[in-house]
Amino acid sequence: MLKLAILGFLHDRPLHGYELRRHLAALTGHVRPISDGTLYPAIKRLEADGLLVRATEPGAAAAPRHTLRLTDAGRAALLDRLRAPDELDVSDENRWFTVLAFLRHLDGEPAAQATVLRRRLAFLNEPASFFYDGDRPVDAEEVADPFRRGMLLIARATTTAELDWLRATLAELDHRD
Amino acid sequence: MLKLAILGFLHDRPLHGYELRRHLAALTGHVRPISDGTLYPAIKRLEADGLLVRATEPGAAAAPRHTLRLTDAGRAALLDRLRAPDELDVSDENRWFTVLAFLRHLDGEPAAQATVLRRRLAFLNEPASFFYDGDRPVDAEEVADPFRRGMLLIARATTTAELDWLRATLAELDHRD
DNA sequence: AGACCATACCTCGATGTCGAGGTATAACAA
DNA sequence: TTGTTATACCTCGACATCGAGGTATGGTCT
Repeated sequence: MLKLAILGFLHDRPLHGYELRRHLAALTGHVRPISDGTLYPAIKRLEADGLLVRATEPGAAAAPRHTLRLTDAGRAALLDRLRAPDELDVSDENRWFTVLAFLRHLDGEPAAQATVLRRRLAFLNEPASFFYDGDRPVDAEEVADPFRRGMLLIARATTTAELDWLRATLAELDHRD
Repeated sequence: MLKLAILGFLHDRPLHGYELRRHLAALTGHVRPISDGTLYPAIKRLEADGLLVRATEPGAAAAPRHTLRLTDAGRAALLDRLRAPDELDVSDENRWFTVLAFLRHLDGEPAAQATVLRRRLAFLNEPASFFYDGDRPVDAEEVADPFRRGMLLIARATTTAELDWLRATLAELDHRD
């Protein structure tokens, strides 16, 4: 997820680590902050894999900074990942939102974008609950516990909103295609 | 989060690992499945910490099973964690839902339950977006990118639903107190 | 009898993440 | 001048997690 986000931000324009950190903090930091000890090793891994290059520049306001720039391989890796996100990217909301944040990078490929959205649609249409009575998903209305009922109500509202948006956006993409 | 969920399920009644696995799969597995290689070491850690004990029984249908039972320390640890969840438990939706799933275990303490809900309320009331224009959170309506606009719309729907539920439930808890 | 599946638990290496620490520079206030 | 804050990057140990593998038993189907 971090890898995807880094590649996604760098696709727009080169950034140095500190800027990247602030972008990431805005995107996911409210919910789950990422630490330096996570970010910098991740950058190094991407560099080692040849997905980005670093250019050291004299620091504008402080220490020398390393401007990060995607390579062609990095750009390709990002687009591949966006075209074919793995199951966790589709099911886990944090990861899914990261995919959404950068899906516009598949600009000229509305059909590819639609395919990704359709995978999310399929996921949301699977009958699922947090609690089961045997094999049957339990409905919000049957739950006496107010906290568990809350979970189900909130999840339902989210799913409804997302399905509405998915269907509208898919219609638009199919039209453009 | 896994620790919290294990303690939470065992608070209801003793379970063996396999049953626990199925409960966990229902709660979070749809979104993010947990593997054996995660669960069993986690159980061992909890045992080493004295939070649960294992009793080996001849297997009903197969291999001998280890029935897991919370100790008093385990029960206390669960209730402490529920009374004072850390920031990540409050901000990350997956973790927050795990807290909600077991918050009823603070049965006789409606004020403690309300305190936890109020922390989530405070978190949701902070102005936040995924994207910023300088320091100002960007609104869904300003975003041209349909995917990013979707993120903001969905997040808004979730927040609205959750705020409604939070306020209603807090009113009830305050009344009971 | 043999194949297969569900139950039930475990190990281990690879990897990712956290958090606490460290090193600098530049700007600005007390 | 000292302290503080923001910028900017890095290391390292501890730990959690994943995934792929393994070991067993008992039941069902053919």
